[in-house]
Amino acid sequence: MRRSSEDTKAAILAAARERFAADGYERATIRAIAADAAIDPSMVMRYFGSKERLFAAAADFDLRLPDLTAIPRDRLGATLVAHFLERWEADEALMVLLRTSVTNAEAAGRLRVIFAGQLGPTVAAPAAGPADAARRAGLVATQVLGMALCRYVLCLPPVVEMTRDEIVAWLAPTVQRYLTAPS
Amino acid sequence: MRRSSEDTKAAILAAARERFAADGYERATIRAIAADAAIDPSMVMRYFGSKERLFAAAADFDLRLPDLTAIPRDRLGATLVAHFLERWEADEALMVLLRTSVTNAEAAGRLRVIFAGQLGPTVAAPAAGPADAARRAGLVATQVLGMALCRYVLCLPPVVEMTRDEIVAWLAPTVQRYLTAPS
DNA sequence: TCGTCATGTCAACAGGTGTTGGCCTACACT
DNA sequence: AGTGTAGGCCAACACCTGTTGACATGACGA
Repeated sequence: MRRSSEDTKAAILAAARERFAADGYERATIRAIAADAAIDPSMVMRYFGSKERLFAAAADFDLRLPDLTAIPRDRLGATLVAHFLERWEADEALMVLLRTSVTNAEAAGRLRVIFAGQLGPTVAAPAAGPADAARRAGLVATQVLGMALCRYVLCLPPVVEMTRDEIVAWLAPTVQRYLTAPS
Repeated sequence: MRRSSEDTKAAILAAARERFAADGYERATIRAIAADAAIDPSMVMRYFGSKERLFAAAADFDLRLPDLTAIPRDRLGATLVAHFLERWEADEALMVLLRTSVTNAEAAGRLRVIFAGQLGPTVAAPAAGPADAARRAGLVATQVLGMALCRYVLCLPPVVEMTRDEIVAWLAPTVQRYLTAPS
């Protein structure tokens, strides 16, 4: 065979991640993705069924949050911020989700599930109850997603120019307070 | 005449703001906007020239930041957060900009200009110099835009359920620190 | 050696998009 | 009453989209 089925599928998926991350759901066309993967558009349909299912496959990922119970309580903020920055720059799946979830309802739902389902329980330990934990997770999301938005999507110059350490230094106290301050 | 030229123009602009805010740039079609304004699509072209220029007209607005020099220094954070919440819920122009700037480069540039050009100088007073002011404005933008993203676009439930006062109470210290903490 | 099947291409469909130009029609003015 | 014109509609253009089905072609097992 010219290429293994799995290889092509992986190539399509990689191209899809790049296009979705760069252009968002609507402007990332199946034709462009197929061209990037050096394959016919119809193969994308054969392997993934539809554009929506291709997107679902491309946006499938995990926050891989560290076990926060092993972290000293006063280091929670810095640990979380550093982890998010690293995770964000490591692969493009988060970028895909953020870019698309602004115009695509399904992607927004997925982001909701991720931040409620993965961040919520992780921060539950310091919180006073389920509702309090959810609210604290939400507050952390506003700061962390806002940073990602400004740094990676909008590219606000002063935010782009900050080093990773500077960002951690500025944001860690914020996140720390959202997690541990008495409500 | 059936309608004054200015009236139709205003109707188109209102419909465009609504559609751009709800669907983003790509999915908001001229045909749909024209239908909302009860007019033929070709009239949109006649009045605004092109979809891009219609968008530019719809996204033209002002942050209307208050004069921060008149505010006591320790109230800066609370004042700014409250003002942004109010501004965000008052009209749809900010929503238009946020939704579109994620996939539309021109809109992102406009957001950059607004937050650098309007927020930057306003916070310049407490800062130590132009570069420092820009960085502080950027940090404020991450928190404020992140809140708008989570509350109005992604609709994260815990963030949506918070009252305006609760949001001010949680975010004000963050913004206050970004503005006035020694770097 | 031959047939089978996975891998891949080509061409086309049906629908939607921004955009254009020609035509109509109701009003205001002479 | 006649006419000019501003306001509006219609039909079409050229292009792009996701999606489909018919056809090719390579590699492998019998």
